Amino acid sequence: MTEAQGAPSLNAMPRSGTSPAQGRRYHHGDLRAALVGTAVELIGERGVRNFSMAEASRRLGVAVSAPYAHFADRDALLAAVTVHAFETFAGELLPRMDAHQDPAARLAAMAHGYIRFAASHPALFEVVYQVGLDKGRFPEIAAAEQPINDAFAACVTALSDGHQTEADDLATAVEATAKGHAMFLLDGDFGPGPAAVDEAADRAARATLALIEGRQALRRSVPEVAARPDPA
Amino acid sequence: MTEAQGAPSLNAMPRSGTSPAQGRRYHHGDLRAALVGTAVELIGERGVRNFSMAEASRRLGVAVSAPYAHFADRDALLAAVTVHAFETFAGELLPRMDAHQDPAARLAAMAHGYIRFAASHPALFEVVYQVGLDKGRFPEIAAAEQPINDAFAACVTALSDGHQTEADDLATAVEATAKGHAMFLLDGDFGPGPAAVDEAADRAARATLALIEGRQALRRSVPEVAARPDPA
DNA sequence: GTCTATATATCGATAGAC
DNA sequence: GTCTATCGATATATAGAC
Repeated sequence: MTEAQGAPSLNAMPRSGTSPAQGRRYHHGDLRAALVGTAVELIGERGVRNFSMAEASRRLGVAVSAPYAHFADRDALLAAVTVHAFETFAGELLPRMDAHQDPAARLAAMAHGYIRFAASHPALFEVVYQVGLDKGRFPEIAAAEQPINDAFAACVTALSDGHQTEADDLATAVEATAKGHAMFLLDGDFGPGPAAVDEAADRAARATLALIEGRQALRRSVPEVAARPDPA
Repeated sequence: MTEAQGAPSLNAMPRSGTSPAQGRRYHHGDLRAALVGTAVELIGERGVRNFSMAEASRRLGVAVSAPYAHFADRDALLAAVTVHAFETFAGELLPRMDAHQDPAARLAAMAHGYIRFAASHPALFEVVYQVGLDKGRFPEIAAAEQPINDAFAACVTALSDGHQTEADDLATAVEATAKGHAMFLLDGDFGPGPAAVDEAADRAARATLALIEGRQALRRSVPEVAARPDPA
C-alpha cells in the first residue's frame, strides 16, 4: 500500500532536467506548498515517526535549512500537513453525505467515506490521528476540523430528538467505530488490496446503522451496564 | 498520569551507594526484565517515538551496549514490551468478563475494561496499537494476543447464533468501537482526569450494547447502506 | 528565499577486553 | 553479562553570505 502517489497537486513545474546532482524536483517560489506535498509523500512511505525535515529537503533538492524559512520547526510543518489533511477529508466526506437526506443514511455514508479516506490517503489519516500535536499551539487545526464535526452533530441531533446526551454519545460512538475500522484496515487486519477497503467500509457503515438502531441502549443507566470491581 | 512510578518491581538490589557517576539503579542478573520495565516507563513519559535503547541503558546505569546482549535490536525490545502488554491486558480483561454470564454483559464489560486498560497503562496501549511491528518476525506477539481474541469470539458467536458473518462483523465492530473510544480518551477528547476515564468507559460499554441490540442491521445488504459514487 | 557551513545532539550497533 | 570505546548515520536548528 501507500505507493508513490506522485505529489498531490502541490508540486509542479517540469522545467528542464538539469538539477545539481540528486535533486529531481524544483521549486519556484512555493517551497512551502512543496514541502507540505513532500511531507505527505514521505509520511506515506515511512510513517510520521520517521519523517524528517532533512529528508524532505533532500528530496526537494533544497538545502536542509531552507524549510526553516517557512516553518519554525518540524511540528509547524506537520501542523500544516494536518490542516491540509482535514481540508481534503472534508472535501471528500461532505459531498458524499449530501447525496443522502435521511440522517441515518448520511451517517452511514460518512462512515463509509471515513474508511475510504483512510485507505486512499493513509498518510493524511496517520498525521491527523496518530501525531499528537499541541492543539493549543496550532489553533488552525481545530478550525479545519470544525466543518466535519458540525456535519456530524447535525445528523445525530436529528436522530435523537430532544436527548442531547444520547446525541453526544451517538456522535462519539459513530466516530469511534469508524476510526476503529479504519485503523484495523490500515493495520492490515482486513487483508490487503482494494477488496479489503470495500469490506472495511461496508462493515463500518453497517455498524453505524446498528448503533443507530440500537441507540436507545445509550440511555441506559450506567451501573447495570458493566460491573466495575477494583477500578485501580 | 504516568509519573515517575519508580521501577515497577522489575528492578531491585540496593547494594552500596557507589555507582560510577550517574547510575542510581542496579541490576542483578535480570537486565532483560529491567529493560522491559524501563522501556515501559520511558514510553509512558516521552512516547514510543522518542524511546531509545541508549536512554534506557542510561536510566538503568548500564552501558549502552548491555541491552544488545539480551535483544538483537530496538524492535526486539519493543516486541518484548508488546508481549508484556498483551499479557497484562489479558490479565485485567478476562477476569472482568468472567464476572458476567450473559454474553452481552460480558462484551460490555470487555469494552469497559478495554478503556480502563488504555487509561491505566497508556504506554502499553501505545506500544500495542501504535507501533507497527513486523508480525512475521515476532510470532510471539500473536500468541500473546490470542486469549483475548478467543474470549471475544466466544461472546459474539453466542450472540449471533448461526450467522457467522454477523458474528465476525459484530466482533470487529465492538472492538473498533472500544478502540476508538480509547483513542479519543488518550487524545484528551473526553477531558482530563479520572472522570474522563469513567465517562469514556461507560460510553464505550453503552455503545457496545447498542451495537448488540441493533446487530440485525449488520445483515443488511450492502448497496442500500451507502451510495458509493466515484470510489476513486 | 535560498545556500554553505556548522554547532550540537542523539542514536543504533559493533568490537574486543574483562 | 557487562564495560570501554568508538564508528557512522542522521537529525534539528542557527549564522551569515548571496
